[in-house]
Amino acid sequence: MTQIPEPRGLLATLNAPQAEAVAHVDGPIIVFAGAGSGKTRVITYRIANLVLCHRVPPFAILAVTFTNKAAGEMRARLDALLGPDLTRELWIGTFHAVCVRLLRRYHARAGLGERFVIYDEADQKALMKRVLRDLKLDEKRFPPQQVLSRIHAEKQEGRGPDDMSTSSYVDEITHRCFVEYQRRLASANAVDFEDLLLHALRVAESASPEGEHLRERFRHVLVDEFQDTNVVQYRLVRALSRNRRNICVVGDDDQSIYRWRGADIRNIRGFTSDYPDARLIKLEQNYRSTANVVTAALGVIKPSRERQPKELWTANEHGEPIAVVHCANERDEAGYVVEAVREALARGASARELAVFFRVHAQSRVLEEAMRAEGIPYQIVGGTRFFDRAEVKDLVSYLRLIANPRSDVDLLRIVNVPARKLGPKTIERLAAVADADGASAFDAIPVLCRAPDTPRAARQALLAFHEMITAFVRAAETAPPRTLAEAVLKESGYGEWLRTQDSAEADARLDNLHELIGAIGDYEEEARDAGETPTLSEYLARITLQAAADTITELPRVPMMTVHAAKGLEFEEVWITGLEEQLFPLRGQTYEEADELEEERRLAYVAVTRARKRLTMTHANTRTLYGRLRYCEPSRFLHDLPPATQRRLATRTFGEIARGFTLQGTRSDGGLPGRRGFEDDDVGFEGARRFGAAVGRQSQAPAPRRDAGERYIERDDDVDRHDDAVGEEAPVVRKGAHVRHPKFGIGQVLAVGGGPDPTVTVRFPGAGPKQIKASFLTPV
DNA sequence: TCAGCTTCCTTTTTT
DNA sequence: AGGAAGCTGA
Repeated sequence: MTQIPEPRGLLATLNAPQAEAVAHVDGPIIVFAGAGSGKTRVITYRIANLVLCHRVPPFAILAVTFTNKAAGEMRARLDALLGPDLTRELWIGTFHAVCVRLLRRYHARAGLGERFVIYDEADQKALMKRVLRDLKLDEKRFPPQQVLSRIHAEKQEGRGPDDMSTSSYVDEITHRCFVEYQRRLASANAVDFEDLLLHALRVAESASPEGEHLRERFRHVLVDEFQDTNVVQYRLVRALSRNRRNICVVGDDDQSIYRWRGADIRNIRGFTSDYPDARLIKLEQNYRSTANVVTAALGVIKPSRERQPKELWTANEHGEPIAVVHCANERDEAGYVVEAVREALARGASARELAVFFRVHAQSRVLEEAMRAEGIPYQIVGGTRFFDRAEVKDLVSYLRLIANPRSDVDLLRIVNVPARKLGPKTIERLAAVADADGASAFDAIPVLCRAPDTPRAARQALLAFHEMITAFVRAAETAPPRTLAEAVLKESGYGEWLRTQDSAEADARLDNLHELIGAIGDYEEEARDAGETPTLSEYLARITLQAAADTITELPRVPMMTVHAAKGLEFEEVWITGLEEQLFPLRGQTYEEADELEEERRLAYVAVTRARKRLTMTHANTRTLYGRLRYCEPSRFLHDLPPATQRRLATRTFGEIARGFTLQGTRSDGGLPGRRGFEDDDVGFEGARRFGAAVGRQSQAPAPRRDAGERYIERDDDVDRHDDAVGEEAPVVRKGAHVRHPKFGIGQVLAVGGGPDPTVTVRFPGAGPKQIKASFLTPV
């Protein structure tokens, strides 16, 4: 009943090199896939071809993607080609997700318990802090983060504690921390991100039956975004494909942007020396973007020193010129972008087809404020993740401890949250007892309670905690994750603790926890749909391994993200902000940093090539970042844009500032357009007029924003909620809430008195703390 | 024991 | 600028 596409038809829709890559079956193959050249299509068709025409069983195919989102999309496409029954059997996932899956199965060979947990960055840091403390090392001299970075760098290269140099004093210290860090991970039945890969690699390379089984199992291994693999990842796929040598890697060295994370561009550049017989295919036709965008991207990447020779081209029409917009400062820039976004929405674009990029997260706040002020729904992709919030981490810690009671980092995090009358002394002693016994902190609880010098109060609190967790562990054997999470929130006292705080912050936290519980429920459903049994461990692994791009929702909100997070994505219209020296490129100004400049350039290339139809790049004259005002030079990458592809504009605000000084200078010499690169010129003033409406509040064209906007803009529902709140009895004024006062403006509630119209202490940014009757305040 | 204050520090990008 | 960690006073 399923209609299997006829293989020839599969190939007919592809261009020659694409078809060649799809049709190739045996032996190594490397595909250089230029931006927008249809590589996802090639990979999916290739898999379909292997399954349908060459009878490769789907469970013998492994495809590694860069994000979970990419994996999901690939799966969805294959679903259409192969049908769900075959697709379900395929191994598709990120390196980390695939390794989790392997290790759940072969945990014993890797020396792990089945329900090992994954420590994220914060957990790793907490662990390292304990290591430093116990080794009596000064945190000031050896910052945990730095020690960790060094250790990660070693691990990314596949080196363990014994492989690293110990010649210098710092090396020697690092080595000791490394040993102890690994020892504690092992005893906690925990792994960090690198361990996930390293453990899997060890199994895959081993002469054990499991290793041999793995190497036999995967008849075809495919790797997407190969330019961003590190040494260990490359070794892993080589090991897994060792027996049959059917390894297919797809990537673009121009888009390698994760060198700082251990990605080794030599993997892609050196693939053909490892596999001299590899078929080499180049996908050079771009289908994604307008000719102007492609030309601009080529202009940006051209000065790059080392590149694999290739020619990206497109048959698409020129499209709109790239708008290069000169802004006065970061707020002006944000105002411009937001107004342009509004226009795009008014034109009928859907929010999800637009995107705003920045180089560093610190840029996002101003943009967010501008979006919020104009009521445009947006979504920050990545950044401070939902799962990084304290309350979410707390509940997750409970769950992880239940899944794996040996996880000391989790126990120490929540043993006294909410407060159970355990002082730092008791907790410290608990850790010490655990250490002395070589046991986990959880198992040390009964031991400590038996010690005669343990105060009765501490003893009772600890035992109650121990009993509670034990009960949860037992419940976890039968209860599905969501039910368990609800029970934990209720019975641990955490929910009650937040409720009794009765502040706006606590309410927000409680909301977050309910959101988490909802997400767990979603996971359960999803797992069941995929024919799997949802487990707590699986959910916990999943959230820890979530990539920024994985958090993009279906909701109609304009995505805003770093350029790194934008990798692999594409949008109809894109705004890249902060094109200034020292910001984008952020680094690489000096001779020693030449490599970093190269990476910044590739990053700019990635950013530009995300756009399908329209692209705007903005830069500001001055920018306040990290609390410091800077005067900014336009980015060198703007100079690399071919003049014919761009149109230079300036915001009205910038025009006004420029009139003050640039006018006499540049304008008086006849207004020669573009006379000296970026001396801002009459082009700017042309733009100032043209875009006047886009920026000036008192602009002569009061655009019909309401009508235009409303159709597209999701109404923030708290508008209504507040109307209700004001209309009835006492306004809801609570600690932490933001309120508006007719005279002082918006402030935050510090304290609330009693009575029907309580006196409220409010801190206003301009005016400091004030005592005000609640009736004068409206919620914001 | 806790809240509120200070100080310090951080900031590239993230699985 | 803003957050986190640490400190102090109630």
